Amino acid sequence: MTEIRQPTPRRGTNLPRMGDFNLTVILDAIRRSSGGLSRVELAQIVGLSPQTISNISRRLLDQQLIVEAGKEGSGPGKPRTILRLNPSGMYALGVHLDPAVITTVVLDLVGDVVKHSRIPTPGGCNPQHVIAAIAEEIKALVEDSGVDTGKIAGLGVAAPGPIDLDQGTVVDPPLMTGWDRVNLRDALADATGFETLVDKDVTSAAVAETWAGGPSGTGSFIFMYMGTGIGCGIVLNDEVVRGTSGNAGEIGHIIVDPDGPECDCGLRGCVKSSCIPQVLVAEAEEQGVLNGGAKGTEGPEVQEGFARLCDAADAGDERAIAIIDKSAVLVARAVAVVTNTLDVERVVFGGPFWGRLSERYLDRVPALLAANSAANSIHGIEVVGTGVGEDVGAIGAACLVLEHTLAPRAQRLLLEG
Amino acid sequence: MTEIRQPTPRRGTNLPRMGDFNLTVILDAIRRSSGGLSRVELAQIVGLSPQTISNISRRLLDQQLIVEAGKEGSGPGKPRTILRLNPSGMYALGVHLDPAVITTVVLDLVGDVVKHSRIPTPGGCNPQHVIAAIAEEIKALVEDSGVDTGKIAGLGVAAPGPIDLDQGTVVDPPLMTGWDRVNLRDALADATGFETLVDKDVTSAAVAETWAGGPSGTGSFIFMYMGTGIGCGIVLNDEVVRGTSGNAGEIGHIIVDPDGPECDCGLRGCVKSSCIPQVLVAEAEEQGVLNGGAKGTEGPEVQEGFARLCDAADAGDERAIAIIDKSAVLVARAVAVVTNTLDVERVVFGGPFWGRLSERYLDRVPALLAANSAANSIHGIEVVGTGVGEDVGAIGAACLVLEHTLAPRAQRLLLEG
DNA sequence: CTGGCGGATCTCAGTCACGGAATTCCCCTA
DNA sequence: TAGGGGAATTCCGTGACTGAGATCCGCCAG
Repeated sequence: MTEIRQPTPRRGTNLPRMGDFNLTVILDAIRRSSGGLSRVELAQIVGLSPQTISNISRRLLDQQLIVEAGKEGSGPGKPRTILRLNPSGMYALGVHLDPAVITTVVLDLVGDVVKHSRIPTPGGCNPQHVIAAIAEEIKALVEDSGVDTGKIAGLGVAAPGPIDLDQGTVVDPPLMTGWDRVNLRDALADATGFETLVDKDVTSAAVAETWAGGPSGTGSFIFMYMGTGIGCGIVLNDEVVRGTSGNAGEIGHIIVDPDGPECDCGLRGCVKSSCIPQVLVAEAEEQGVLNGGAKGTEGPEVQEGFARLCDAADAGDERAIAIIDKSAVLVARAVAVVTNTLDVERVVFGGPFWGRLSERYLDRVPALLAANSAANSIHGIEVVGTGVGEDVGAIGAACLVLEHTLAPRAQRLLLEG
Repeated sequence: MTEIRQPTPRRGTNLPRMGDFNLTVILDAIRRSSGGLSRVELAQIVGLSPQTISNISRRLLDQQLIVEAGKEGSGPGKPRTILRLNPSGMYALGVHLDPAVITTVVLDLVGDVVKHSRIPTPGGCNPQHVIAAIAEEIKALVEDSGVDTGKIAGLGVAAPGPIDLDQGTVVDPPLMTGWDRVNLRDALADATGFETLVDKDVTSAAVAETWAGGPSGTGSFIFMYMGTGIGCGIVLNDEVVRGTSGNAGEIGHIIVDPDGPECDCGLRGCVKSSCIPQVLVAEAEEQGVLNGGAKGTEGPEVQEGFARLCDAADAGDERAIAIIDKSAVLVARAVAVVTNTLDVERVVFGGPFWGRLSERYLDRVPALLAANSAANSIHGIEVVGTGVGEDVGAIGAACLVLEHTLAPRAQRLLLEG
């Protein structure tokens, strides 16, 4: 029981902020529509008057964030002018910093990858070297892409947790020795000259889903990130939940198997000790499912072992199938804990290891989840795979910037301190 | 994998809404200050200009929501006029519907209980009878309190989950047979004539904390409600999290004891099968800790047994102490799951069974929580007991109305559909 | 006792975003 | 080619916040 922190008071709002907010609302509506929207449709959707829509559209057109894209007229009357996002109206850079690999992307306004690269994380994990390598990679990528630097809104970085969001630092993540309280934000801002945002990888993935994931990125959902570890990103009512220090989504110690293996926390059957890829691979090795190939449970070997485990399952190996199916049961339990706590409407799966699991998981998880859902009699919970692909981390990092700049967050309305 | 719901689009905002919002912001600032605030202080806190504060203050004074309460001048210059909440400026009614007891309160604007009553829930739990009894009780309470009906903003109802927030219905809660999809909201609105809001008991408790709990009700926290069952209310950045259907906070099936007793969900050691009062009492009976008195694990007997268990612990009975201490360990594990998932800054305990547990829990939980907190190296997590007392449920229900009417929710800014 | 001073609050315009009504624009139909 | 209907724009009005200056109100020095 420590002393209670001085609360940050809620602040008021004023006219200019209202205008900016409405602009982002309209941009958001256009972004979320499949084929663009006309001004009348916008008025109907966002609830503002047609004149206001007209004015804001003009501002958006001036800023080149949207373009008029043809007309659409069926019956009599003046045909509607369709407004669409202008993909090249803004760009964002994203970096996914992973213990093993650094992925970098240039994203355009609609969330499409313009250019991407992947390099192994420089050996030794020395922060200085890694930061220098990232800065260089970004410089090369920007030049390669031919994008006007002036249109790049900033750089987003997705880092493994824990992080300190206020400081922009990475706080001693597992598998990255020497990274205790490294100020990634300031270091990269200095090195690249771009405004930089740092966030946790799972949160970034969730942001990627809201920005580039289509309808599955709306409303309230959790993003289950299947990576070296398992974590989740949380979005409630279209706004990302980051938590006090940016560390929301730590679900590694949810107990999912009372009969499971011991965990470093002293209990048994936690997520991180019973269903992360490394554990599945170890289990498979022990059972002799993986004949041949490199053994080991570090970095790349896990990926390889995991791929062979999935191959075996696809080839019909009962033991391999059992391992994966069991992991689906366990993951579903963890998901149920979170969905029962937050009462969300959807679970989106993704992350580097998701691709190989998707078919079996999508087969099993929905029923398991429904069986354990407290609100099951009121509403079902959708279970879907992300459409964003393997690079969610880096794409999400870039989306952090877009979200920060353009999303209609309530925060945007409030006066600053 | 069901089809994806049509997302509710985010809506714009306009001038009148902005004004109303700022009014609630100012009211909120005054409410949260200990001894009232002057106009200049308000300007500083909420970030609006002094003139705007002046204008809004006038509106608030006209509405009698605030009063000028003396002056405060130390040095030279015109002394500041202190603005305070006017307790009798608005009232709200709250009902806590529990399987065993119905608590009703009249709350004033500052969150003080003006009048309260408690009756046993009419036998048989027949919804019609219960609703009629509540309506009658409310009528009597309002008359008794002598409060001007015109100043009563509405009626809040805290019900055990699950609920359907959109419908205002209670959906088959445990221990209340015959209550499947009973529309409490419409029934009570009809019967009493007051605008009625229905919410889950744990959510109401969390709202009570934000409204009447002082500094521990600010920012991001979870409210651990220790009642017949254990649930939690969630508040993130000063806004209550209700979930898609109002059922957020269902933590009964978080596994906290891999060696615990079997649960109806098929697993072992869930919260609801290992640390709710009923289980503790049963355990105590089994061990012969509770000599004499009524036995049983239904309704009032649990309360009685629980009281005797606590008496025994207070008297130094090692077995009783062990039972309660173990429950603290288990509850702390559940709390850790939620705080790690949401990265909140505070845990507030409360509810009918909290009083007797508080001393031992406050002794043990903070350390246990810190040991299991993922973000422990970045920030600690405060653990406090609520100041709201045993009637949190009913008080929270009334606070639902106040919150709905007066809290600066972002939602208030957005245009309606 | 009185004028000066400093700070709080109010008055009075001024600015700007949204809203309503009327107008213009544009394509389809007859 | 004229008429019609729906989309988008123009023009003006309203209202909320802002800035500058005026006013109010006690303390303090003379």
